[in-house]
Amino acid sequence: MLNSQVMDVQPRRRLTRAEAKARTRTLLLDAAAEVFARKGFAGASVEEIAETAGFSIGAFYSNFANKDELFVELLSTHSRNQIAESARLMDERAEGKRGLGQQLINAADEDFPLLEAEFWLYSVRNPQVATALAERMREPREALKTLVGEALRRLDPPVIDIDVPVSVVVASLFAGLVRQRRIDPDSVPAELYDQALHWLFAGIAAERAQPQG
Amino acid sequence: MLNSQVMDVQPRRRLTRAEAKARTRTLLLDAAAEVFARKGFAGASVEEIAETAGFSIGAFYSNFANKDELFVELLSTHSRNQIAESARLMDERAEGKRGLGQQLINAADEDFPLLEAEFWLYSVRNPQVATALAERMREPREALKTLVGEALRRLDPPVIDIDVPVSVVVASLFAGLVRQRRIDPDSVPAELYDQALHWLFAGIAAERAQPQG
DNA sequence: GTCTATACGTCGATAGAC
DNA sequence: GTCTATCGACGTATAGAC
Repeated sequence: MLNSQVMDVQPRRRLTRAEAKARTRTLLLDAAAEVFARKGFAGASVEEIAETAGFSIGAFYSNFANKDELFVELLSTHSRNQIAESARLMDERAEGKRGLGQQLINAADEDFPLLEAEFWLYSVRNPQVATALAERMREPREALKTLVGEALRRLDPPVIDIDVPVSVVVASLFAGLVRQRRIDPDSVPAELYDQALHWLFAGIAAERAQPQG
Repeated sequence: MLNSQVMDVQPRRRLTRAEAKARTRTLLLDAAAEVFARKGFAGASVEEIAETAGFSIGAFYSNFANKDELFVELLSTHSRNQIAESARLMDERAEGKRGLGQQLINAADEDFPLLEAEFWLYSVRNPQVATALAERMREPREALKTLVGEALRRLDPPVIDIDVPVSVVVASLFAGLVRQRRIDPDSVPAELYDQALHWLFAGIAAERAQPQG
């Protein structure tokens, strides 16, 4: 699921050695994402990951040094996909608030939030991983910042010199709502995210139009 | 830490059998909260929990059926503390937006966010636990809803008939910002939460003052 | 009620065959 | 490159002494 977009898992011609190994890696990463989401990092065994991918333990260890290395690789792939998602959003619509509600609904139904929680915990518990992750998250964060910046410039009156990280608020709100919806869908209606963003931007615009203490 | 407020761990007179056992339970729960935060649910061993509390494995199993039971109890205690926190906030100040920034900073430095992430994952993976947790979270959620309702009524013009769960937005934003600050403190300035709430409420007020499509 | 000792299973990782 | 077999470490849970 997570990695199959990088490489076709069912190519038509015979595979070279390198291609076959890369395919095994990809399948192991996909399987790991699923098992980690279901069992958690510590709860997932190398054996289950390997068997889910259709391989043996030996195949696993010929592709990864250990479970940690695979997890970090999964983590970076995850970040890369976040970049792609942000970029896609920016390309399709630069309006900043349209169709985001649906994205929330979709996100809450996937394994992603589980993996993200797992990644977050792993990062907090392994500071050296946290710095590496922060490094990789810089690009998607900048992309979101640009997107939010454009939305602010489109306000009436335009806001161009704001020094508060509104994009961080947006990202945090999204992540928080996704988690809440996962455990209690009824408490997070489909339009809630859109509505909250609308208010947030309206509040910023109102403050600029008529500054108050 | 988490449970010691319920019972004095160093009473002055001699303990009865029941009191001694209850004290052991409490100490085991405190230790478990710490170890779960550090190692995660699956990663925490019963042995480490028991030893952190100053007891043996046998003492653990004479107080809890297994690790799961202790975890669920910890979960409910956690929810109860959330209620207390919400209530305290409501009593001290009904302003809805004052001093909340500091609460964010404090929360990000504690073990709480780690435990919450662990609890969330556990709930998502164990649906029967999720429903029980949702039940226990109803009271603090209602408390927050009341608090936010009062803040809305204090707006100009007052908002009294809103059918959007603003309190869910507030809670989700808080949780999201706490997590973000934990892995990258610089990205979440101390005033960000207060500022975001200010904008959110200003946006709601602006919409009511001058409805727009 | 709590401790020590231990049975039993599972997991991570390795070695050697193919 | 991948598989099977296996080792050593560790974890849960129990049994019986005190």
